[in-house]
Amino acid sequence: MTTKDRGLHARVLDSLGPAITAGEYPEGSVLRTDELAQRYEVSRSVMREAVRVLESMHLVASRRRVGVTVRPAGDWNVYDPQVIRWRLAGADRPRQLRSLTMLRSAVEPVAAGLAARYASAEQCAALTECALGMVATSRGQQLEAYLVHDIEFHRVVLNASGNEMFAHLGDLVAEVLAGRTHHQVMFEDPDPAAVTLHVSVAEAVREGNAERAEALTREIAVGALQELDILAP
Amino acid sequence: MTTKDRGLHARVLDSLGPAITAGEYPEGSVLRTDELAQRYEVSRSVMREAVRVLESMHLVASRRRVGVTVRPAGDWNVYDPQVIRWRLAGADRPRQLRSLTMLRSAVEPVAAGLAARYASAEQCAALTECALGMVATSRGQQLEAYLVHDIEFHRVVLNASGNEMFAHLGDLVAEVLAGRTHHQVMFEDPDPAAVTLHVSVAEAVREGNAERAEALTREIAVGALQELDILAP
DNA sequence: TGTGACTTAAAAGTCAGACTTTTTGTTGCT
DNA sequence: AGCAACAAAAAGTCTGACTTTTAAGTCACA
Repeated sequence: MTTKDRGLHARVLDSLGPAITAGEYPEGSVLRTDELAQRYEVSRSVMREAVRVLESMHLVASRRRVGVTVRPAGDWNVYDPQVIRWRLAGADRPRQLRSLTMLRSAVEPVAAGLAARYASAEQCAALTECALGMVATSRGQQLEAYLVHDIEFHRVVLNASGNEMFAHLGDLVAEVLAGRTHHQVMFEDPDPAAVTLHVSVAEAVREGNAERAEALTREIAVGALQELDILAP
Repeated sequence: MTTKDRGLHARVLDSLGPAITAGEYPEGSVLRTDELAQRYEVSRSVMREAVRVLESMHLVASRRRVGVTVRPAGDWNVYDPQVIRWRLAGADRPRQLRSLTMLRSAVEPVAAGLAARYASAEQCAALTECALGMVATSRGQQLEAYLVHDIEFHRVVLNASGNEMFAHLGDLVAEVLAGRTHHQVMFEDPDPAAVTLHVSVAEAVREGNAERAEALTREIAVGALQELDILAP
C-alpha cells in the first residue's frame, strides 16, 4: 500500500500538489480540468475536488473559459501543513528550512516565556522528562531517540504557552527538527551546550521564571540559526 | 450582489464555514452530505466540493459509512486566512485578536531587525512615507486614514524582512489593526508615543541598525499587548 | 484605419442518477 | 459470551447532459 487510500482525489493531490509547489508548472500556467482528469485517469468530479483543494490553498485559481491557472508563489498559503510538506519534499527544501527556522526562532522564546507563567504541573513534568530524555540520549549515536525527545520538548513548550497560534507551530517545528537530523550534517552527537540549555529551560519554566525561560530559549534559537549559517557579522 | 459569485460551493462555504468555527456544530457532530446538499439546495457534487475544502482546513473529517464529522477546534488550520476571517467574524473575536496580537508581537520585532539588513531603497522610502503619513493623520479624528498608513507600514516591514513566512503575516496584521480601530475602544487619536516609535523604526531600518529597529518594534508590540490587557504584573 | 456591437466557442460550473466500496452494527449460531 | 455472516448506510466514483460565463474573433460602420 504505497499510497494510503484516503480517496482518489487525495492521490491526485499527492502528485499534483508537489508538482506545482516545485515550480514544475510556472506561474501563470494554464491547466484544464478535463485534460488533468484524463492524465490522472480519474473522473472530472474527482479532479474538480482536487482543484478545489488546491484553490483553497491559493496554489491555483480557476476561472471560466480560461482554465485553472497557477498562482504566483507569493500567494500560496505557506502556513498550510500540506503545502509545507510538499515544499519540504521538493527542491527548495533548504530555503524552506531557513524560513521555518527563522519563524521558530522568533516565536519559541516568547512561547517559553508564556509557558513559564501558564504551564500546568503536568506540562512542567513532561518538560522535565523530555529534557532528561535528551540528556540520556545525547551521547553514543542515539540521534533518533534524541530527536523524539527534542520534538516533544518543543511541542510541550508551544502548547504550554496557552496560545493556539503558537501551539499549532508544533508540527512545523517537528518537521524542522526532523529535517535537521535527517538531511543536515548531523553525524555527531548533539551539541552538549544545547542539551544543557534545554534542561535549563525546563527548570526556568518549572520555577515560573518567564524572563529566564525566554532568554534561554533565545539562546537555543541562536544556535539553530547558526547551524544554517544565518548569523549577523 | 450580496454574495459575489465565486461559484455555488463558495456560497455554501460562506455559510457553513462560519457556522462550524462558531461552534454551532459541537466537536464530533456528524453531518451528512446529502442532508447538507438538500439544506443548501445544491447538488451533491457541489456539496462534496465544499466538504473537501473544509476537510483541507481540518475543520471536518469525512469517513465512509459514518459521515462528515466536525473535528476538535485544536485541529483547525488556524493560519488559514479564510478560517481566521471566519473566526474574527464570530463570537470569539476577542480571544482570536489576543492570539493574533501575541503572534504579531513575537514576529514583528525580528522581522524589523531583518528588514534593517535587507530592505531595498524603495522599501526604505515606502517605510518613511508611511511613517510620515501616520504623523500627518495622528491628530484630529482621522482614524481611518491613520489606519491605512499603519497597515501599510507593518506590511512593508514584514515584506522587507525577506522571509516569506513573515511576509505572509501581512494580511493577518492588517486584520488585527483594522479590528483594533473598528471594534476596540478607539475614540481618541492614536498614542503619540506609538507614532514616534514608528518614525524611529523607519529611521533605524534606513540606517541599517538592526538592533535598534528590533528594540523599537518590540516597544510597539508591548503597547499593542497592553491595549488588550495582556501584561506582566 | 479604428472602433464598437454582435457572434461564437471554449472551458468551468451545475445537476441528476446509477453504481461501487467501505465500514459499522446487528443478528443468529455455537 | 463470543464469533461469524450479513445487511444497510453513507461516502466515493463515474458518466453524460446541460448551463453559464467570458475571451476572442468578426463584421459593419464611421
